Amino acid sequence: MSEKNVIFGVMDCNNFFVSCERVFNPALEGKAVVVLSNNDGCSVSRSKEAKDLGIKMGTTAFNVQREFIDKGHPVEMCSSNYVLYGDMSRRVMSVLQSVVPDIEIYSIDEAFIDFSGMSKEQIDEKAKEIVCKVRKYTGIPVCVGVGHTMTLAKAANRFAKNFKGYNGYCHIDSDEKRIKALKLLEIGGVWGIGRRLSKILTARGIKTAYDFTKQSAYWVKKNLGVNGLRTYDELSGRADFGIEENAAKQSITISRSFGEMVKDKEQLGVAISNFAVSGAEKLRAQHSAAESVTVYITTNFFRNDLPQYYNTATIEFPEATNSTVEIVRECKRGLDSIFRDGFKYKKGGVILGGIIPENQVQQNLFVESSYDKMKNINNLLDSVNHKFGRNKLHLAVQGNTATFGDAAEKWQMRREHLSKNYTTNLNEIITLKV
DNA sequence: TCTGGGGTCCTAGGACCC
DNA sequence: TCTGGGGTCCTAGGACCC
Repeated sequence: MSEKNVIFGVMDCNNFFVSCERVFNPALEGKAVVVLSNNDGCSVSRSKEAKDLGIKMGTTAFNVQREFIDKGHPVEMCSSNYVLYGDMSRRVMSVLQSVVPDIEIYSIDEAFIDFSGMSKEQIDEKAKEIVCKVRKYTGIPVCVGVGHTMTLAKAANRFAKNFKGYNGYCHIDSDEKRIKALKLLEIGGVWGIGRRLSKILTARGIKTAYDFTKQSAYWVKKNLGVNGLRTYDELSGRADFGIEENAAKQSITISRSFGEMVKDKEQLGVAISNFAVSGAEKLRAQHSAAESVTVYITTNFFRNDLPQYYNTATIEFPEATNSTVEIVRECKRGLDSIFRDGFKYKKGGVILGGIIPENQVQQNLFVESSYDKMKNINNLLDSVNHKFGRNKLHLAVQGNTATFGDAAEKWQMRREHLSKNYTTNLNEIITLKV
């Protein structure tokens, strides 16, 4: 493996959600901007100006208002618009793939690239082309990092982001550069070392990635487990992670905090049913089926003044399914078994597990198969909703979701600063001022 | 005032078996 | 009667990622 010249790249969008908002609202350029989480809870993406002001990841909208805006620092807050970001992500990835075909999409704003076998000059050229073309065709600024392992490529990417001189591209291509980079990289900034581990390591005097690589493998394995050892190897230049085929997901979760607390079982049922519908759609979109579904509901554990309750129910399907009707029905049954009166519920969710390819579903001989009938209903739901918009055709148990966004239901999200679906909804297409 | 959502993987510990 | 030791399976919880 090592005789082949294996080289990894990682492309990462800068402040992705903020950058998406700016593409369609250029007035946000140069300003402190934050994108808020669901329910306008806390900041999840910040512009450079917002970071410079000292707004942290996870700062609540309330604190942004009180600590910054009210004190005379203007900050623009946007509700998150995942439909828009998802669509922009697809565009970014397709431009990337037109430059380098061999990629693995890792998250909404990030992809690994296989540069193996290319010369240094070829990689330089491709990487610069990625940065330039993605910006030109989508409006999104990105950085590319390159190295001999995925963890080193991530480190290079970090340098490309943090130092302007790189112009969005950094390549750790020699052992001298690797050591120099690792000495500058604080331990908490290493991919794979989170808050918890970095606290433990710092307490032992291990402050940089370089310090970490100077420990013995035995010590690392003993104290950080196998994952820590992998990171250790990767930083030392021994590749342990590889670019994988985009594997189908092993579980699918759909959960939301509610806009307002919900006491009522009917309302909870509407919310859970909607989660179940989304989950079934996701299953069908990736041509898979689930063997089981877990429903959970919880009160708000931040509220010490209220009685707390949390419970889950897992139901195994007689045979793996991706049918909206079946999944909704079983979720309702699950909810019936765990619902308790007298609590104010803050959040609920549906988790589909035991996911297998659709074409591997074992027909259970003891159950009268309704497979074909269900398939027809699902095809109808998918085709109508794809053509006319989400939830245009829905089940009665989903409630009044045709007016999704009107916040008619208490469980729906609060999104007071929502941008429009510029790219995906003809009715909200961008308006040009002339 | 309110503290997101969606994933993966590993480990420790209990239950059970011989 | 005693109280070892190994194995498997399952689950809850913890850690990480974006």
